[in-house]
Amino acid sequence: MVAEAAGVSKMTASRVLRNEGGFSPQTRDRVLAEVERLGYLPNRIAAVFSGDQKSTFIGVSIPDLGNEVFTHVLEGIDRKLSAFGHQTVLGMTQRVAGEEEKWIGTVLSWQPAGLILTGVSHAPRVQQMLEAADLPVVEIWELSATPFDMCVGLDHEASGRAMGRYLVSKGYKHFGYVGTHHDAANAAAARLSGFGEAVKAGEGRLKKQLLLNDVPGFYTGYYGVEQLLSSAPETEVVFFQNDNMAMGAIQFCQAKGISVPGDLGIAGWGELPIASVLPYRLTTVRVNHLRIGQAAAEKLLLRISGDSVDPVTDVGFQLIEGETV
Amino acid sequence: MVAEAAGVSKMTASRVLRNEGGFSPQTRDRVLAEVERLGYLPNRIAAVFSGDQKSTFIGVSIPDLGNEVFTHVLEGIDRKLSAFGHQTVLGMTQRVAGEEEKWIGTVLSWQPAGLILTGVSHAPRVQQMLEAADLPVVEIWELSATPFDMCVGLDHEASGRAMGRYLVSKGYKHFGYVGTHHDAANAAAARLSGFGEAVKAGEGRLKKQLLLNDVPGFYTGYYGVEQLLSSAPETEVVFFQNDNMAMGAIQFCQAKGISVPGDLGIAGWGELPIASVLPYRLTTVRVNHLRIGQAAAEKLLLRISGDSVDPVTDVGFQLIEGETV
DNA sequence: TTGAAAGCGATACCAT
DNA sequence: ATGGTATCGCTTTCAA
Repeated sequence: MVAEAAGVSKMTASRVLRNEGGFSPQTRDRVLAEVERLGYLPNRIAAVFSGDQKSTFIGVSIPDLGNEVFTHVLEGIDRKLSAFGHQTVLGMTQRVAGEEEKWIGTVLSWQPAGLILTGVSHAPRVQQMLEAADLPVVEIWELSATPFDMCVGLDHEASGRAMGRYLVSKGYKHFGYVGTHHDAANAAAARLSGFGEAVKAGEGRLKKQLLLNDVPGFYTGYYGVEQLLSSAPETEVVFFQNDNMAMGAIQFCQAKGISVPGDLGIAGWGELPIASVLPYRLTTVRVNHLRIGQAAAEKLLLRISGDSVDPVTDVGFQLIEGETV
Repeated sequence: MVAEAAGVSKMTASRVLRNEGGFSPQTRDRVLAEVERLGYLPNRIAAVFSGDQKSTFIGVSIPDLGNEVFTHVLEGIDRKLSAFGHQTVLGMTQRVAGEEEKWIGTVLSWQPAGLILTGVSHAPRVQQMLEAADLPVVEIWELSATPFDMCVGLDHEASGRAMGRYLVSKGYKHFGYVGTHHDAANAAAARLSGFGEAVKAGEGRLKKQLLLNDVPGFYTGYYGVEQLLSSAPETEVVFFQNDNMAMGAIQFCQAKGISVPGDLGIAGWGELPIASVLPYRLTTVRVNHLRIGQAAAEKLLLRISGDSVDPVTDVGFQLIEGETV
């Protein structure tokens, strides 16, 4: 350690650096002066290694950053974590099956203080690794009654059901859904499931469910609704996987002279900022994405500092009764 | 090391784990079997510490994730890095001045293999720390003729100038600009500067430059253009800080019955996906955000593996002559 | 092909 | 208030 060139033992220097007491003010000043002079930076790798501690890293896995909702979640996480001296180690995994498992192995080898994982379904090996690693884990986005450890999210199926019921209550009979195709059971699938259930219970018909092999963006909504209408022109209202897709659909309708909601009702999900510029309010489901991230980070930090934590947080959702249905 | 319960020394096990040769196939199989059985995960912290190596972390600082362009940059970075066994350690710094310096200190203490920093202006202490740390650094977004180490970005001033010239060539005389306020000299300021220069050279008048204290999003564009028009109604065309703001402005015009480009011309910057749903093409500047991230990661990886690297990459830009001016 | 020993930079523990 | 010593898990070096 360079700072003991200041005439003290490395132990004393270490104590000063960590400000844990047990040194005189003079010593302190002498050490800090040398630190400053030499531009000394502590080696946290060595510290973690030494103390058999965990690092201050938090591994955060999200499907991808292209999806705007997850950037908000991530921002919520990182803001909170960095305020408490932790670092986010990113993992964009869900693009390829099996990536999560690989990523978790890597990130665990860095002795992270905790993990935040998107989704509640993981490979069996992942479960094993997590158990063996014995660290705080928060699963986010979807809700699970039996989380691996902790969980922050919302009941996607209920949100779809709520939207279905609402649309039924508006008198619609012929429903459509446009989303994108996902490999596994996931949140969007749960929404569709709840939606379909409510439609059925309301004696409506979910005539057309379009699952496109594309990303859930504006353009996908644009051509998705076009495709849906051409094959099921009797559709009265369409529920979209997210607001981006709904916005694309609205633009399509505008371009084609289809009046919304007169000719076609449109509902989104997620309440993304883009919808705020419409001259009318988009019917959608509000979810506080940032709050999911913050709550997840908070839970993790509490657990790391040894507090007891309520394992499951339901951040809920709110149906926005807009003017597009 | 647990795996030497397989009857070999830890050295042999270590060699097998790193697959560096110097062991028999039988030994190999025996060790790997134990690794599997015990669910052994290597401790990379110890490895880095031991070898006096760098870690595989790459520190990536970006202003914030709310700004869509940086999420694309980040995605480009992380895709490339993770494909080569590196991990992104996130730093959202620019919200507060001085945060970058603090963050760099922290991240350097983890012995990262390299850094990617947004922007080319850094505090003097940051410069010192980077020099002392002696690691590859890529500055992104803005271009610098004299980067600290390496640099990937584009000439923002030139892009503003190009837009200015183009609008002048379309016969406009009264120009406006709407952006957001930033504390330091930055990319958007450079664009405005180039824009103003071109307008002046074209004998136009940049009557109104609106710098709002807000985030550069849809809604900011919406009320920004409203504010600009009320104080400078003679404005014929407005250049916005980004496409999101331009989109907000277009929605405003639509709501108020202002025809675009008949009554007012609108130009954006950055070519964000949202504009793709307009029934006409937005006049804007195309920048390949993803490519900036990828190129930065590539440069870093090349340098890390000891190759010589061209220090500066200009990813350029392309003026999109749309239908909104 | 294998192993024994030193050491990386910090901290915990025990002494002074 | 201060310092000596062992130690963390792994890699490097040297020897067998």
